[in-house]
Amino acid sequence: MATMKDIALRTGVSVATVSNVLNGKPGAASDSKAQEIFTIAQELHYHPNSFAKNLKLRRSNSIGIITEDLTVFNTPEIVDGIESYCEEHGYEIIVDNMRLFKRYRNDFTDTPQHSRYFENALSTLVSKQVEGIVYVGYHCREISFLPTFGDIPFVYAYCFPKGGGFSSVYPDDENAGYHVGQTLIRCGHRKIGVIVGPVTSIHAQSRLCGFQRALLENQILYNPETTFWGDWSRNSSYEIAEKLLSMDITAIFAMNDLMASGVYTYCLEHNIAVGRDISLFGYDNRDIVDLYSPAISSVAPPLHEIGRKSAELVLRQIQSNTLINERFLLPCSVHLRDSVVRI
Amino acid sequence: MATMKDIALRTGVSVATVSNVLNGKPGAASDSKAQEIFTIAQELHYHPNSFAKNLKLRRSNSIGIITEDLTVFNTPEIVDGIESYCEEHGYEIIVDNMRLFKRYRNDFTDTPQHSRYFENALSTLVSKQVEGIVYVGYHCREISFLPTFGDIPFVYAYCFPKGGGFSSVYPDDENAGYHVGQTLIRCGHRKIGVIVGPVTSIHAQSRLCGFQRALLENQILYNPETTFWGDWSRNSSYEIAEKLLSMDITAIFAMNDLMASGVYTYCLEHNIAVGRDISLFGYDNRDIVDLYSPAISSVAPPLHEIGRKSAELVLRQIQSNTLINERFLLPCSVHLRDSVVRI
DNA sequence: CTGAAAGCGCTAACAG
DNA sequence: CTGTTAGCGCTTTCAG
Repeated sequence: MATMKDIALRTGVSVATVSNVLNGKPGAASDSKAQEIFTIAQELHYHPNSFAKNLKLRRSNSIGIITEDLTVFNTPEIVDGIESYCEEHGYEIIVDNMRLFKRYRNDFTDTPQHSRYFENALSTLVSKQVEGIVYVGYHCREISFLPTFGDIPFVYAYCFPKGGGFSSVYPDDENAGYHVGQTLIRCGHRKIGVIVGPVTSIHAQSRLCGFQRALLENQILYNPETTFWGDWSRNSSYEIAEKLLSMDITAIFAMNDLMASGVYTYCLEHNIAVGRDISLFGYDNRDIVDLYSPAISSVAPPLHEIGRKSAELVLRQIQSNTLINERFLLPCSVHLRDSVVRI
Repeated sequence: MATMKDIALRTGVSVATVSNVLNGKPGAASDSKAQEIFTIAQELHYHPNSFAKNLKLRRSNSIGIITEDLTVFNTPEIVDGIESYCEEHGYEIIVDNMRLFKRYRNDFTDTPQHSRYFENALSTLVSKQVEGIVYVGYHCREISFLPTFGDIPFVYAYCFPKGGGFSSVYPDDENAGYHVGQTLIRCGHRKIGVIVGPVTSIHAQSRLCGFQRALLENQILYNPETTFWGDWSRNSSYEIAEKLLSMDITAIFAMNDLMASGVYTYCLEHNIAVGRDISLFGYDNRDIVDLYSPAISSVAPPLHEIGRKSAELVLRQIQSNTLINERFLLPCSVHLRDSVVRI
C-alpha cells in the first residue's frame, strides 16, 4: 500500500504538502507540483489509510447498524433507508449482523445467552468509533438488549427498547388497522372476519385495536366470534378460513400476507372466488400479494422510511450533541387491490 | 472515550502495561494490578480504538463485500454465507452496498456513469484496509466492474468478471437444468413445455442446455415448438401458459418461480389442476413456492454456500499470499413437490 | 514484573 | 508556496 510518504519521496516534497494537495487545500503547492502529486498518487494507486486519518481526526463520520438478522425480509429495506439518508448527509454506515434468526430461528427471546451477540456487536461498533447506532429488529417487540453505556445516540428501528430509555421508530399499526377497517366498511362490508396474529404480539394487538376503532366509528359492533388468533403461518389461517367461511361474513382481514395466502388457498380449493364471493385483506405488502389473481389487498409498513427516520434521529443527536428520547409511529400505506369488492 | 492512558493514570502503571494486561499477555503484571486494570477498564467503559490498533498492527483482519443491491432477494443470503465463514475464521466483514437496483431498477448495464459507484466502493474498502473483496451480483451475468489494481484478492459471487481475470463462484445452472429434466422424465413426462428466460440470459441458456442434455440422454427429442422465451415476469409466462396448455404437453418447466406462478395462475383460472392435469417446475426456490397448493417444485441455488465459498477463496488467497483465478460452479438442490405428478 | 521509547499514516498549526 | 513539528491511541521491542 502506497502512503503519502511514498508520494512525497517521489515528488520531492514533504508529506504535509502531499496531504494538503490531496485534500484540496487551496494554494498548497504550485500548479505543476500539484499536478505531479496527483499523477504519482494515481500511478501508485494511492488510497488514504482511513485508520490513520480517522485516528488523527478523532472521528469516524460513521454510524453503526446492529441488525438482528439481515436475511429477514424487512431488514434489508430498513438498512437501505438508513443508508440512503446517511449517504445524503455524508455519513457512512457500518453493519453488524447478529444473525440471530439464522442461529436460533424464532427462538431467540432475549436471554443472557443470546445477548452476548449484542454485547459483541456493540463493542465492535464502539471500537470502530461509530458516532451513533441504529438497532434494527426483525419484528416489532420489546427489546431487552440495551446499550451498556449511555453516552452514544441509540435508536431502535422496527422495535422498541425495554424501559423506554431510547428513541424508537416503528410502523403505526393501530392506524393501519383502522384504515383497513375503514376501507372495508366503505366498500360496504359489515361482517368482517379477522385473523389476528398471536395474542402476545403487539403488532397484532395494535392492528386489531385500530380495526375495532373503525368499526365503532361506523356504529358496527365488533364480533369476537368472527375473530381468530393465528400464529402468522399459512397453516393456521387455512384452518381458520374453514371456520370463518362457514360463518356469515363478507370479508376477511388477515394480519399478514402469509395468513392471507392461506385463506386464498382455502378459497381456491373450495371454489370460493376471492374478490367476488369474499373480500380479503393482508398485511406487510410482500411480493407475494401479486402472485394471486386477483391480487391481495395489503398494508405496506414504511420500511424505507423507518430506516431514514432512524438515521435522521441518530444524526440529529450527533449534531446537536444531545440525546433524544422519543417514539415515532410512521404511517403505513394501504394498497387496495381486486381481492376486495364493493358490495 | 476512555483510552489506555486514562486507565494507566488511574491505576498508576504505564500504558504499555495496560496494553499487555488487556491483551492477555501472561505475566504482564501482578495479579492484583491486573485485576485492578480490568476493573477500571470496565468502570470507564473502555473500548479499544480500532483505528489506533489497526494502524499500529498494519492489518485490519477484515474483508470487504461490494453488493450491487442488498435489497434484491439473493443478496442477504449470500452476505450471510460470507459472514458465517468469516466469523468462523476470525475475520470481519465490511459491506459496501452500491444500491444499484434501488437507483436504477433493472436498467444498470455497466455504463461508465454507473461505474463510479463501483469505484467509490472499491476506494472506500481499500482505504479501510480490507485484505480482500467479494463482489456480490444480483444476478448471474458478466460484470465489467473490475478492480483497478491487481494486488488484492477479489472474488465474484453470483456473477463473473469480464475477461475472466478473477475468481468467481456461481450456481451450476446447467446441471440444475439437467436434474429438472431427469426428474420430470423419471416421473414419466416426455412432452415438456419450457418457459426460458430472456435469450440474453446466461442463467437461462445454461438451464436450457442442461435440460436438453437430459432429454438427449433419454432419447427424447427436444421440441423447440414447445419452448418459449419469457422475460422472467409473471405476465410473460401467463401468456405463454395459454399457448403451452393448448399443446400436447404434460409438464412445464418455468425458469423462475415468478414465471411458474404465472402459469399457476393461468391454470387456476382455467380449471387446470396443477399436480394432476399438468406438472410444474419453477426455479429459485423462493418463499413463494409454498404459497400454492400443491406447492411448486423448484430448484434452490446454493446462495449461502456461494457466500461461504467466496469467503473461503478470499481468505485462502490472503493466507497463501497468492492470487487464485478459478471458476466454481456450486450444485443447486432440486426440491420435488406435489406440483409434479408421476404419470 | 514494569516502563520508556519508537512509530504505524495522517493532519493541523505554525514558521519560514 | 512549502516544511517542521507534534500527536491521535495503540503495540512492541528492549532495558531495567
